Amino acid sequence: MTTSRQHTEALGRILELVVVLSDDMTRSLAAQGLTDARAHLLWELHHRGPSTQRVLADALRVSPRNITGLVDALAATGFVTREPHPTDRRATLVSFTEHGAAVTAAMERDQHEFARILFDGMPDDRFTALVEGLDDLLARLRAHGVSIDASREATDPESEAGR
Amino acid sequence: MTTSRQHTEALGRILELVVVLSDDMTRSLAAQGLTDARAHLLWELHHRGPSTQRVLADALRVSPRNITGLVDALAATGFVTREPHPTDRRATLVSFTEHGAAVTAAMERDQHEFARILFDGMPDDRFTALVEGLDDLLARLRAHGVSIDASREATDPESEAGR
DNA sequence: TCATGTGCTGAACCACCTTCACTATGTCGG
DNA sequence: CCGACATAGTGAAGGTGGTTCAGCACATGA
Repeated sequence: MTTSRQHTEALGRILELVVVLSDDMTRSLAAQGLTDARAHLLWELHHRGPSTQRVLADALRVSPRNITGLVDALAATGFVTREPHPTDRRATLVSFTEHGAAVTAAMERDQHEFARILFDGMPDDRFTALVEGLDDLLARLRAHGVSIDASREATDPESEAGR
Repeated sequence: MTTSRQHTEALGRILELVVVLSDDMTRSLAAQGLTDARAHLLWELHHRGPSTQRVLADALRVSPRNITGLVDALAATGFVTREPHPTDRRATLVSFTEHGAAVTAAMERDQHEFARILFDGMPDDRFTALVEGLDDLLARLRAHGVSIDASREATDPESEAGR
């Protein structure tokens, strides 16, 4: 039986991993002239293709007003362009410039390289055990009502009843 | 031999865990009237006892100027107090109020409860494998020059030479 | 056509972080 | 003891990321 102390130490390791990973990503993003939020937007755009700001707002879980600002900045620095939506004259379509597409492709390459650093050469049994452990953690979080989507409706006090 | 695709998926799991964990923490902090940065400061204070702002700035890896603002906010909402340093008249000591100490103690209880949710009842072999896997990842990151402290000196182009 | 909903933006605001300049104090060598 | 230099904290100004509210332009359905 594992102890509470071991649990807390394991949580500490996860949090350290969180800090190291996000720091490193922020740094490599900054090297390309991007902030976290702007890179995140580019990433969505990469996976969805040209999108309206509304769609991006939902994807990034952020207010539409904020998307305006991010797109302003990305357009000013030449990563994306705004074009009128072909059928809905209210909406604008955000698309990559060539530069934006190139940078995003580089981001994807970096991601694979990063995964390689983390996992390449790791024994199969350890890799499998690690992934199973992570899935277990995610399942436990979900089982306790902790999930990404909870941030939307968790303001409702009723949803705390199940604790 | 594991594939590049599996690596990328595993990285995705870690990132999801990161998002879920930090979202959940931010939410429970907000419930106590705290933001991430302010809670982080309280946490440091909890582990160090009354500290000068300089010490807190180093601990949080943040400019001293920013500490002034955070302490201002925490003092205004009654979590901490500023007192003159007993021997160094340049410095001020930041200490908990009763309220601040109580809230921080609650944070610590929450952390243990959270670790319990994550790990309690997990089979010993899985728990051990997970911790070993996490340690492996941290070791790989450090081996590739990715570390918490790298954020300080990584602005030096020389240090990139080892890639 | 008229009412209502949707997409985006201006204005105003808060949190967090930075750098630069400045004051007040500590410290150390001559 | 004193001048030179270092250190602790803060004011001012500014960038980024986020919010809400109000308003305009357009879409849509009764």
